[in-house]
Amino acid sequence: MDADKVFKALGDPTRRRLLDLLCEQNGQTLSQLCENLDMARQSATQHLDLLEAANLVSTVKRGREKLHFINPVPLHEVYERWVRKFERQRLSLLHDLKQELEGEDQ
Amino acid sequence: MDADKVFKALGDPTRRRLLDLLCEQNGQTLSQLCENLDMARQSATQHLDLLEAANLVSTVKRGREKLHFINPVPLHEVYERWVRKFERQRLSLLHDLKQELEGEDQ
DNA sequence: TTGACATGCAGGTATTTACCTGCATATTAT
DNA sequence: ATAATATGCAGGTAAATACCTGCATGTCAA
Repeated sequence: MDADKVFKALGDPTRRRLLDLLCEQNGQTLSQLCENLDMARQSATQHLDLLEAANLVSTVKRGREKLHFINPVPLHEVYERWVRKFERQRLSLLHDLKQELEGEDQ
Repeated sequence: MDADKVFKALGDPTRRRLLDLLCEQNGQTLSQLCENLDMARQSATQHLDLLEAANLVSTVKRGREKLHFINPVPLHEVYERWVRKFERQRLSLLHDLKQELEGEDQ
């Protein structure tokens, strides 16, 4: 997994919107996705290419259509390998705060 | 919380490295952080400004020094509000896969 | 088979971004 | 007081990015 590609892909609001759309209904065509976007089809294609490069989206051709499927695995891996570390810090900060408050009670 | 600023901030490897460094040792000065970066101090400042704008880092001035503290809360909020949704999808895909495999056994 | 439809491909442009250098200011230590 | 240290501020540049238009190709349906 290329974490950098995943983070870069998530860094753009249009691409996050695309993932949201696919989360609502998986397997949509390019045209379907474009209906919800307000930009040229070619621009949407470029965004989808980046999502595909980050392995966040997989595609299948069906006749003249291209179907897009979301792949949540890289998102999960990024969370496990990177975000979780800060989660621990967050909890320990909460713990420290609690200790401090308890200390003030006495 | 401005999710866009958070995602944008995380989209750059230097800024993720800065968060990593602060996770190892919180409250570092600008100079300390720069020792681990391999770019001009002024460039690091710009990255830290973005992290601060995204509320991922807070700073305190101590004399002529500027101390940087990590704030894991926005990261947690982004996870809760955005990533978790795809987590559910991931689990349901695993569930579907399991169903399918069990079906093939018969 | 021919017209409509879905997508691919090849540029072109304006904005954003990630760097840099040079100099100014503020604080500490000798 | 003065030198060293830590940071701030103001541009300037090259590359990346997010758009676009125009045209080509492939597929379906009447």
